[in-house]
Amino acid sequence: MEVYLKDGSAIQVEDGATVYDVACEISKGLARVSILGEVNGEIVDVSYEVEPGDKINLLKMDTEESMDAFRHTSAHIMAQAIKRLYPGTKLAIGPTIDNGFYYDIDSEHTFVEEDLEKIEKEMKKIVKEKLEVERFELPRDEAIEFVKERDEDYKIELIQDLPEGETISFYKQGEFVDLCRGPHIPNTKFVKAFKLLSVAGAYWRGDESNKMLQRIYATSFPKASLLEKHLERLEEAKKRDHRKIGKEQELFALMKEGPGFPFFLPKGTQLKNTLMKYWREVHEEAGYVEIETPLILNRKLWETSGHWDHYQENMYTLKIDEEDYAIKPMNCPGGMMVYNTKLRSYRDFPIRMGEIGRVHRHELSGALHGLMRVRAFTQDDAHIFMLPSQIKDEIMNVVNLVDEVYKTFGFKYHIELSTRPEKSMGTDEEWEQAESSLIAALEELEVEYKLNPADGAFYGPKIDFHLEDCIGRTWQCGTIQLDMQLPQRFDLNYIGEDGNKHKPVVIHRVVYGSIERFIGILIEHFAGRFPTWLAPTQVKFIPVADRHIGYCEKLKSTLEEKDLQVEIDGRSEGVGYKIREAQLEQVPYMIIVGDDEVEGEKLAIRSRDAGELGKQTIDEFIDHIVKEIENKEMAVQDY
RNA sequence: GCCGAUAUAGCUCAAUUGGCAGAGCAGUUGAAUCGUAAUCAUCAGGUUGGGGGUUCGAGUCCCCCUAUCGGCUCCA
Repeated sequence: MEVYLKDGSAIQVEDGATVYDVACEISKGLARVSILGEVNGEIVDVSYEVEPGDKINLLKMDTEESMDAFRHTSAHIMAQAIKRLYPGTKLAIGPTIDNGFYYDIDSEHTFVEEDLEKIEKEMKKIVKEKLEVERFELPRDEAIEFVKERDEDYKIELIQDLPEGETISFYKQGEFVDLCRGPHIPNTKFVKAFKLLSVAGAYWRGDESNKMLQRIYATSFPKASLLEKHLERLEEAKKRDHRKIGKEQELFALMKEGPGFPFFLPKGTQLKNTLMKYWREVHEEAGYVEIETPLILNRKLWETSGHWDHYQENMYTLKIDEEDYAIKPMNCPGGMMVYNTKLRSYRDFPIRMGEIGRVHRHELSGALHGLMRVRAFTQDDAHIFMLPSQIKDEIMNVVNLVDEVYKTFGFKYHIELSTRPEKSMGTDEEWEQAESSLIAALEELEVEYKLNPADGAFYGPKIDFHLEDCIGRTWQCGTIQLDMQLPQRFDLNYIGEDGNKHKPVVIHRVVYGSIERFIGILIEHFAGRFPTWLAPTQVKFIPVADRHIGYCEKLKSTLEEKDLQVEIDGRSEGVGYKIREAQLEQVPYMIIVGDDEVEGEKLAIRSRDAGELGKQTIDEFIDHIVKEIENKEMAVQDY
């Protein structure tokens, strides 16, 4: 029969030939490295039997699809090793994830770190055995019978959930068989480098009412050098951990007296203030006004907003004069109250009302994580009140504002759109209208976005901004939420052109999201090496001997007049020692002051990033650093 | 909240089978007053996260609590 290759050329193969046979027709070498096939656009095993007229492409290890199949086979090898070592173990699911894979298992044995090495050893054996990975299919009844015989309770459930007509496929390697859609790579021998990383608990099917299984995380690569590189990246991420750097640089502290309630130390507070100052500048420029609303408000308000019914388990409540109050978990209701303090006209719109507001939410103790997940955080909130005809423009304004801010920090990002969740308020019609106006704005802006069905807030659909830091991890920060509930609940009105009352449209949005989380992300993004405009200490004076301290103090005041953050290291230590400490602290500029400087006109400047910069006058230095700060320059290189 | 692990000086970490709680850094005091990534000496620093138990004796073994770490769930 005749089949076609990706370049369109035809090739003759025997009836019943597989993808592998096709590869052999071309060359033995190609057959050896082809681990998957693509037949008429569908990814298949190399053992897949081709049919006349099929269009065939051969995939080597270098494609995304190959890596996925490779990791999937790796997961099977791990499961096989576990079954060999701990025979009673039941398998749940074993998918691939970014940079690796995991397998959820149910076992009498509680797995600990030391077991991972044992499993790795067994996996090495399986790889050495060069087991062929074979696919077979069974009719539904037989498939269920098949897994029942093997006591794989979770697999029974999985098969039962597959749609009636679906073919049920299994993959077999040596004595090991697993229910699996595939595709897989043809032999265990390809899995050259792998590492089991951690054990964790995970609910069966992610539902907390189900049994908790044990999950083993791992990663694998076709080459040892790639695994090495990946492990180095993990190390690098560990080095950047904001909790570690936050402690070293004295930015913030977490104490057991306030789990999830971070303390900001002087330097962290300085950083936070710089971020807020920048925020206020951009928002003033963009036509926002700023308000401040109370932390504690009466239950009646939360009933009006819907939080009392929908969010109570996350709110801290208290009694004041026998009445129920709650600490705000969100700023919106306060903002609505401010809107309602007077009668509004359509001529006032859009009203862009910002609030840097501290909110408190009771998060599960196990969810807390440094500054990334806390129980008290500061949202850089704003509500925009407007006419329906202004929605598109306003959303575009916000998207552009977010873009400007993120670019200032050197972040890449992507956008996601989330639609109506199951637990929500409002009518189908309102949701339809809200969702379509967000989509319209995004399309008008011609930005790409990913759709997250049913992941919106209970009061409206949202656009989320996901930051990508310099080592490729993503964090959700900014959001824009269209809110068609609050105007009704709070009975917001404006007088329209026609002299009648109407309901305004409200956008609820944040740029940083949580300033605390944003700081955590910044710390890891810059690895503590903040650009000068963000650095809590921007200049450090290093007197050579005690007699130079007085001159340093004079210079310090000069710099402070320019709003620079300056310190003097006046300890009786060597210059080398003080420079070392300032470098480790990541202070952008050091000024060494000895007899030469006191007597001469010029100063000896050292840059954290570029080393010694040579001599310059104080005015030259001020000029340079002030410009650098004003321009919010990212990295200090030359000068 | 759930599964698992961990908790020793301000920080990073030692302490054999249960047998005198220790080091480096930071800090104090003193000497030295030094020119671009660690000067020398000195002193001090602890109810071993908290509570209970076993034991002649507990940092070490057992139980409870708290916090933290890796995840799940949730989320900015």
